[in-house]
Amino acid sequence: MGTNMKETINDVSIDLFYEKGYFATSVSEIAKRCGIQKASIYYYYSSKEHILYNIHKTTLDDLTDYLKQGVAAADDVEAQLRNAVRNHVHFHLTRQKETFIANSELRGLTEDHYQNIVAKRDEYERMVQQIISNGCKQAIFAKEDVKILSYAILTLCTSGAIWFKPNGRLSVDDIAGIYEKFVIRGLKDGGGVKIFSQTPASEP
Amino acid sequence: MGTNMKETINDVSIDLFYEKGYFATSVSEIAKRCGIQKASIYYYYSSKEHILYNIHKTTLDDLTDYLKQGVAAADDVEAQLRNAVRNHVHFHLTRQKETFIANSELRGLTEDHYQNIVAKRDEYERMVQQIISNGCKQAIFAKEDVKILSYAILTLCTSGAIWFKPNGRLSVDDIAGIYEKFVIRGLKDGGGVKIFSQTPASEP
DNA sequence: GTCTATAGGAGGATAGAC
DNA sequence: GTCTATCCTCCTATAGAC
Repeated sequence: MGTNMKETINDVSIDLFYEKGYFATSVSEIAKRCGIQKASIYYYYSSKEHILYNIHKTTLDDLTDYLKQGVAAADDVEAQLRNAVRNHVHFHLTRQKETFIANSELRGLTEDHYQNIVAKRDEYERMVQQIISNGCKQAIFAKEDVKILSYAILTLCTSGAIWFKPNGRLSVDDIAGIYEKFVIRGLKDGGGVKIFSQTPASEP
Repeated sequence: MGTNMKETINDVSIDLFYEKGYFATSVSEIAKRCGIQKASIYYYYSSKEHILYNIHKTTLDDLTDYLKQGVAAADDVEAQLRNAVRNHVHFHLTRQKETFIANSELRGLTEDHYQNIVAKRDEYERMVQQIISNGCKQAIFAKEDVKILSYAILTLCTSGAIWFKPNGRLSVDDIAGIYEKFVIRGLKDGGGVKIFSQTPASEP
């Protein structure tokens, strides 16, 4: 819980939006859990949507900073991607509720705020795509469609936010390690791995 | 559009839940797009939640049938997983709206319906995990945590439902092929691929 | 089957006192 | 800053006519 009421509203909203979803959460519920009346919420935020926007913005800005930090700490392309994957997973598992909201509650935003957030997200994706693209040029990674793979990799790493349990069988670092290996293997054209050993599945 | 009103309600609801989300969609809107009054909706469904449940159930049952069909058509473990991946991707891209809803609107279900759907989903996941697990036992795939990888693989293949555009640059088969390769490479311990060539990223 | 009418409640947001 | 009181809109669902 935050030390002042605005932080408390943020924390409570993150909990509720995560548990029930943005539309299913009412301002009264947020107020109740904060121990104030719903009218008092409007002293801090002019609308429920502004609370949501604030969560999106903070989460995405922090995630982007974390990616930049990881990339800057690496010398070559492979290390950059390893760090990008590790940091992406790490962020999504340690700030699970916020990232879950950021990934699932875009439709609650006003048009302006939506455009703003999507632009930030695109920028983040482009940075990751640039790393993969460099790896392909340097023949470190197999030549494939970079955009499609970047979506796949990011979604894969994001998915932990859905099922991860902080006190479960595996630690955040364990999972980050598993995904790092899987992604690097998937991108490299490992010597001797036959790519089509079988006729493709029938497609009705 | 369906040929009778019940099918029309289903189709319209899928469109609206996909566009705006379940909670943000009202029964009046569904009725309006169907060309009837909202009261008439209740002649076909006893509640809005029943419409949602029907979408979940149909989608998940069809997906499970499609997986079984793909697995049955394969001789060895690797082919089974290739077919599982292809079929999963194929289904999610061709029935994009329904799978998007099935993956994002679980919270709209009543407790009973929720349990019912989650049980079906778990059964589907177990079938995929069984294939991966068999592959590990037969040393076709590298030994790793099967559950974590299965989540990763399924989420990755599901992700297409979010961004895929039917008339875009790549066809459904193109994308299924890219993901099939990526997943099989990621699971195999390709000869000569160094797994830790670099110190891991710093983790604050 | 589809309609009109309405019950009955909950929602977001504001006004103005303290 | 926080409260009480209230506005107005929209919602899901039902009743009963045609």
